[in-house]
Amino acid sequence: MKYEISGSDIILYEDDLELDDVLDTGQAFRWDKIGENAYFGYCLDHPLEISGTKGRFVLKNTSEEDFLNVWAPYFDLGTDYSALRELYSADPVLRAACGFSRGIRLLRQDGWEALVSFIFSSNNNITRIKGIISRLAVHYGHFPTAGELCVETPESLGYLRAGFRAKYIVDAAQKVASGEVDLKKAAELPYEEAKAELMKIKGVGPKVADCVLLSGMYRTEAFPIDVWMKRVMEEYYKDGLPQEFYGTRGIAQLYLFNYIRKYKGEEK
DNA sequence: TTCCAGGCGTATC
DNA sequence: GATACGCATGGA
Repeated sequence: MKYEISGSDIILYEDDLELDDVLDTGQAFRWDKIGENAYFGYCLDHPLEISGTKGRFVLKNTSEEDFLNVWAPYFDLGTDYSALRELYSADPVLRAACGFSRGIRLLRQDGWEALVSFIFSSNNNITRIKGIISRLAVHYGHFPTAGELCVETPESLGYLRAGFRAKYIVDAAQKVASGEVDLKKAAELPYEEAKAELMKIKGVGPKVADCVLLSGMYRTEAFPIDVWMKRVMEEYYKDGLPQEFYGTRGIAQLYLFNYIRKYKGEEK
């Protein structure tokens, strides 16, 4: 991890990163594009303006402490994505996907934030998901905790315009606040048990649970299958993804998802 | 107007 | 366990 301090900014040097690939591909929903290769957004309640491309990035108004404690982990800067792509390149389809978007990384998001975000993602589009989450955070002045949300009702959350998902958020908040679902514990459980734990929450099925495990708990063996990934599996992996990728197949999914959605999506 | 969006819960077989 | 259907909302 290479960086330097420049006044009140941090300059980050990282070849395996493009902001469009990580902040605007449906991994996180709290980032707004404010210019060419420039974004403003949040990790929980930490705001950041970041810009850059091709190996050099500026994190505006960021202390070294915040960089090391919040943003370096968030952008998973301790992981060598060149090495991962090298591993994946043993497979021809993955090699193409890795070549298509080399700036992809897995963001290490907060578990609760990811849970709320992906519950809202169900049968929804990214623009609306972002709108709902933005209204939620603006309403509270910060990203609300489970304790704050557990006293809400679908009616009191009407301002979110979240539709049928509002009742799922209330259920999630109640189960997390009461301890019936323990996110910290779930993060340590074996994969299948962790997934089952999350699925105790209404509105959390296999796909949302995998997204929370992957994006919110850095469980890289979680492999979310949505309509796009179903298409990838049917077209290229009829016999399943090669077993050798199991431990990090969630990161492979990011490359495949972006590839099929952008590349194939433009065909029709 | 109709269809669709990174699914899920429920009913039915 | 597999399959069909409704679901809130808003943009295309």
